[in-house]
Order: sequence, then C-alpha cells, then structure tokens
Amino acid sequence: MKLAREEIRRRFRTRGVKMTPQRAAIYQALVERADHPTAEDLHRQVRRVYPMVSPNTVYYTLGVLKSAGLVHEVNYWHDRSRFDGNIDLHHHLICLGCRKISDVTDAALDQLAVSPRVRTGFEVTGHRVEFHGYCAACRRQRRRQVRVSRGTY
Amino acid sequence: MKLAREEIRRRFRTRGVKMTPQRAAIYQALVERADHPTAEDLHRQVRRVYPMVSPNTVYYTLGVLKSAGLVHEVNYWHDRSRFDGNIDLHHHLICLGCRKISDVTDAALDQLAVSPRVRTGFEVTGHRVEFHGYCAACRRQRRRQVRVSRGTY
DNA sequence: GTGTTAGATAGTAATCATTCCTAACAAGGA
DNA sequence: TCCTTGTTAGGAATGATTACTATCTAACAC
Repeated sequence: MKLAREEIRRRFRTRGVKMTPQRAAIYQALVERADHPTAEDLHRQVRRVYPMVSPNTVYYTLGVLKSAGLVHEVNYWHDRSRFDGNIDLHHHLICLGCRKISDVTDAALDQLAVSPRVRTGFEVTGHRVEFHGYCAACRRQRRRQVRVSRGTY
Repeated sequence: MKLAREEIRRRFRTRGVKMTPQRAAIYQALVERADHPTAEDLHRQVRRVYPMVSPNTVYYTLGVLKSAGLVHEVNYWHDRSRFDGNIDLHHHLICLGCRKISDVTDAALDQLAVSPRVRTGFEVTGHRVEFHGYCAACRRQRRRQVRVSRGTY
C-alpha cells in the first residue's frame, strides 16, 4: 500500500517521531510489503532510492518506530528479526517450509482471554496467535517430492 | 521435575536419539525448570555436574532434541533463543517487564482454528497463543515507581 | 565381553546480525 | 536565519551461534 508523504508525516507526528526522508522511505518500504521483511530486506529496498542509507540507520529507525508503536518486531525464526508495519490486531500463519509469515485477520481470535485462575496476577495487555504449517506452494512442492522419491525407490 | 534416568532413556529411544550422559543432563536440566532457559543457562547448570561440557555440545544437543520433537524453541525475545522441555500443547504468558515466559494450559485455547476462507491453502499443523503483559512482581514494581515519581514531581 | 562404526564431544576458529562509538549533518523550533 | 538536539553513516566491536575437526564413546553385532 503506497502511502502519501503527508499520511506518513501525520502518523509520525501523532507518535512523536521526527520525520526524515530516510525514515519515511524505510516506513513506506515496510508498510507496502505484505510479507515480514528483515532489516536487511528493507535496507536493500530503500537503497534503491537512497543509495547512501546505511544498515545502521535502518536498525536505528526500526528501533525508534518500534518504541513509538508504529511497527512490530516478529521473532519466530531466531536467525534474524522480521518487522511488521501492520499494527492492527492480527495473527500469523508461519510456513515451516519457506519460512514465510503471512497475516490472518479473524475477530474470533481477537477475543481470547486467559482465565484469571491460571493467570495468577499476570496483567494481559495483548496477545497474538501463531499458526504453524505449510503454505500452498510448499504443500505442492512436498507432494512432488514424495512422488519422486516413491518413483525412484 | 526430576526424571529417572530410565525414563529419559525411554524417551530418547522412542524418538531415535542416542543417549549420552551429557544429553541426559541437558535434557534433565531443561525439563526440571519451569522458566524457559537459554542455551547458556543450561550450560551453566549442566557444568555443575559435568564441568567439561562445552557450549557446543549444549547447542548441538538442543538441535538434536528439537529435530526429534523432544524440546521446543521459543524466540519471543530476539537476543537469544529460549528452550522449553514441555512439549504438551500449551501457551505462554510473556512479561514485558522482566522478560519471563511462563506456561498457560487452557483447553479452550487448544481448539483454535483458522477459517478456510482466510487460510488460502495453508495447512495448519499446530498453533500457539502468546499473551503479553506484566507479571505480578513487575506490576508491584510499576505501582511503586508510579507512586515515587508522583511524589517527586 | 570385545570389536566395529557411526555418531557425539570439546576445543579452536569463523560467521554474521546487531550494537557501539563518534564526527558530521539536518530537522524543526526560536 | 540560527541553534539545538537528535539523526546519519562509517568503522569497529560484540556476542550468540555455527563450522571444522581430531578424539572419543554408545550401541549394536558377534
């Protein structure tokens, strides 16, 4: 989703984040992607517009946006952090094959609660559901592999 | 929970994992802890019994146990991986203050499903719910801080 | 029990995402 | 326009994790 520069400025102002061309580009790059890119992915993408942007700036900016609540960090895979420009309540489908993370919006999942009996004093401020499994593409690939190995042996 | 050596051997055999004293100690250390320790935590603990155990062995063993499905890896915090010896379906309370992760068992949460309409070909093999918030101890601390800062300013 | 063998262990060295440090720089208010 | 404070970019550092590899040992067959 392509955002108007003014919309970005408005969001930054609301959350008290200073606006710079680099930051706008990083945020724009994140918001317009449906997958959950790494800092490196975003750096590659932003460099097409601002070739001088350093990885540092990407990391620093993501930290600032995260503290401001404009982006979320997702760490299902340990290797590197992934980022999410969608801050509306939603959930994730995580493919164990290709490691893609996609979004699920489902009002029923937004209503979950822990019974106070098992909560033992814990104050819940939010929650997220992660579904693990295999995306359509990886399922096709697995079927093909099974067929091949059956044919070979 | 202290496991008999024979119980560990049985679990390893069932999953096709070779038994060694180091592995038994690492697995035992993980299972008897309710928190979700890092590889380093486990290494520290196991070294009390086997002072020569290397961090490598801990990492390698955790990898083997993970592939065998005997332990799970939890990556809510990006800094380092945490491990979970409880492989029964359960969910997590994650404290944003002290970063502790504790378990929740709740049959209602185990039944969740994504409607096929939004699933778009994704085959779900499992799911987990994470609740974010503040544990009892951190809530007490926060109240104290609020009171202090109100008194000061 | 003994021998065999595949796989496990423990050092050392390498990797690589992320953070630290700092000098130059620029956004935004006065 | 000028000042101040926070931002940027480069290089260096950090630190969890992995790679490599020479022993070593659990497990199985005999």
